[in-house]
Amino acid sequence: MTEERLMDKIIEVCTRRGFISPAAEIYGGVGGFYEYGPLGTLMMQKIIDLWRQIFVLDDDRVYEISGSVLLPESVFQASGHLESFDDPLVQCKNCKSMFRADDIILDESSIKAEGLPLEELDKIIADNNIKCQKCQGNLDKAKQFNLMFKAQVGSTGGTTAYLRPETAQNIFINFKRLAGFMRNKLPFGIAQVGSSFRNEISPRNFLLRVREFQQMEIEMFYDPAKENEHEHYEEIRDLKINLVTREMQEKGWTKPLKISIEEGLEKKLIPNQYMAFLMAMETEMLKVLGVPEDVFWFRHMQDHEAPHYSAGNYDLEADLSIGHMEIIGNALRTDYDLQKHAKASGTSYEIVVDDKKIVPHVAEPSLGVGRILYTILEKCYQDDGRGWTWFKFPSTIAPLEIAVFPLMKKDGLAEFAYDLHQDLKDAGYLSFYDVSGKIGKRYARADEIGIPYCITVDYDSLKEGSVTVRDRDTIKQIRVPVEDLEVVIGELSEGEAEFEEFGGIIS
RNA sequence: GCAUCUGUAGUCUAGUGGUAGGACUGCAGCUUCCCAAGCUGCAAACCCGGGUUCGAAUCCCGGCAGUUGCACCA
Repeated sequence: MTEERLMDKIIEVCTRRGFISPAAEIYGGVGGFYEYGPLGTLMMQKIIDLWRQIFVLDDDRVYEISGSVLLPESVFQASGHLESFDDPLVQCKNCKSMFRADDIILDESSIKAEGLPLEELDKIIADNNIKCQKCQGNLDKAKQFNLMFKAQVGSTGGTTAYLRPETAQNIFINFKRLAGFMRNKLPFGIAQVGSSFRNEISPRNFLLRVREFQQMEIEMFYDPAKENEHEHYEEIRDLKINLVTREMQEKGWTKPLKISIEEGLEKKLIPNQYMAFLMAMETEMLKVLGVPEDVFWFRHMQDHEAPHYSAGNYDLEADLSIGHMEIIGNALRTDYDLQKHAKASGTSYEIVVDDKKIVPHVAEPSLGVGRILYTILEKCYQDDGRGWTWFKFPSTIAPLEIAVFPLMKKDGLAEFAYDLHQDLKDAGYLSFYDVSGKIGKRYARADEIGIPYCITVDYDSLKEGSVTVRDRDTIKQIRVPVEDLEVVIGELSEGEAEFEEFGGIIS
C-alpha cells in the first residue's frame, strides 16, 4: 500500500473545507486555474495584509498602486517578454517529443539560434540534418509557443494585448508619473498586488504551478552608486538568513549557510544592502506566517536560471514534500526595464541625483501568494493521532481566529454564546459560532481548519460570567472571566503570553 | 505537449452489459453530554460527448481533468 502524499491530503482538506478548489469544476475544470473559497480567501487576505504592513506601510518611501491586468503588445515588445516568453518548439514527426528549437540546434550543431525567426530555425535544422534526439525521427516545422495569453482589444480586434505575465511592468511604464509623485527623489519603492497569467505548458502540483496567480511585487528604485546606503540597514544588519551560494551549489550542498546580513555583505555573498533588506524582511515575514526558519533559504541562482531581465536572482526556496520549490523571486533588475521602456517609448526616465542624471536601478521581490499559502498549509498540517487532522496556523494567518460554542443548546447557553460571539466580532476578531452536534465534534471541526482558540459557554458561565478557552495546540483549557476575554485572547494571539498564565488548566 | 495510470454522492469506496449499495461528512429531530464516529429521519453520485448494443455507469473512440515519468519552466 502506498502512503498517501502529503499534498493529496492537503488538497482534500482544502477542497472539502472551502479553502481552494479547481476552477470551473462543474464543467470539468481547466488546468492551472484554481478558485479560493471562503477560508482560502481569508488566508490570502491575511498574507497580503502582512506583506503590505511589512513592505509598504512600515516604509515611508514605498507606495502601492493597482495597474491594468491587460496591456498592449508594445509594453511586452519593449520589456523583452514577447521574445523571451515566446519559445520556438519543434516536434518529432515520429515519436511526438517536443524540443526547444534553439536548444536542439545548439546541442546538435553548436549554432547559437536563440531569438532567430522560425524560418531560419527550420532552415538550420534542414541544413544541418538535425534529427529527434530520442528516436532520430524527422522534425516538424518550428512553432511558437507563447507563455503569454493573447487578447484582441476593440470590436474589430484592432489592438493586440496580453494578460500581464508579471505585475512589474505596470510600475515601469508608469515610472515617470510615479517618480513625479515621489518628487523625483531616490530611493523609493512602488508596490503592487494582483493577478498575473502565464500559459504554462503543463501546470502541476496544485497551487505551485498555475496559469493565473496572485503576485505581490515591489520595484525598489535606487541609485546604484548608493546601493549600500539603505535607510533601514542598521535594523537588519544583525539578522541571520539562510543562504545557498553558487559555490555551495557547485560542490553539492546539504544544508544552507546561516549567516548574518552584515557578514553576507562583507563576504560579497549578498550583492548589496537593497537585496539584503529584502532577504531579511522575507525571512521575518515567513516566520510570522508559521513557516519554520530551517525549511527555507535563499539560493543564488546560476546565470542560466535567472530571468532575461535579471543580473542576479536570490530566490527563496522552501523544502516541501515534493522537493525544493521557489516561493519568492528576488531579482536585481538593474536599469534593464527602465532603459528598455525609455528607449521604446521615447520617454525620459532619468532622475537627477547630485547634479547627475541617472536611470535608477531596481531590486525586486516577487512573492507568489499561492506558493506562500501552500507552504503555510504544508508546514502547519498536523496528523498526530488526535483522531482528525488539524492546522497549526498562528493567529496571524488562521482564517478564523476564535470559535464560540455553547456546551448545550438549551437553558440560555446558546443565547449567551451567540452574544459573546457578536461581541468578539465587534472587537475585531474573526469569530465563528457553532451549535450543531456534540461539543467534541465542534472542537474537531474547528481544529481541522486551524482555529487557534475555542471558547465554550457552560452553566458556570451563566452563574459566574466566565467561559473556558481551549488551546488548539495542546487541547488544554483555562477558565477566563468574560470581561477579561478580549485581553486574554489578544495577548495569546499576539504571542505575548503563555496559555497557563491566565488560570489553572482544567482537567 | 508526449507516454502512463486513473475518473462512482462533499469525502473515501462497493459493484454487475439490464441505470447503483456502504461508511464518514452535511442537514433536521431526539439525547444534554467538554474533545468527531448514541438513536431516528432526510439530502446527495456513475467526468463530458459520440459509437457498439434491444439496453452501458460497465465495452470502444474522442474530449476534459488528475497522478507519475520525460520535456518545458519568470
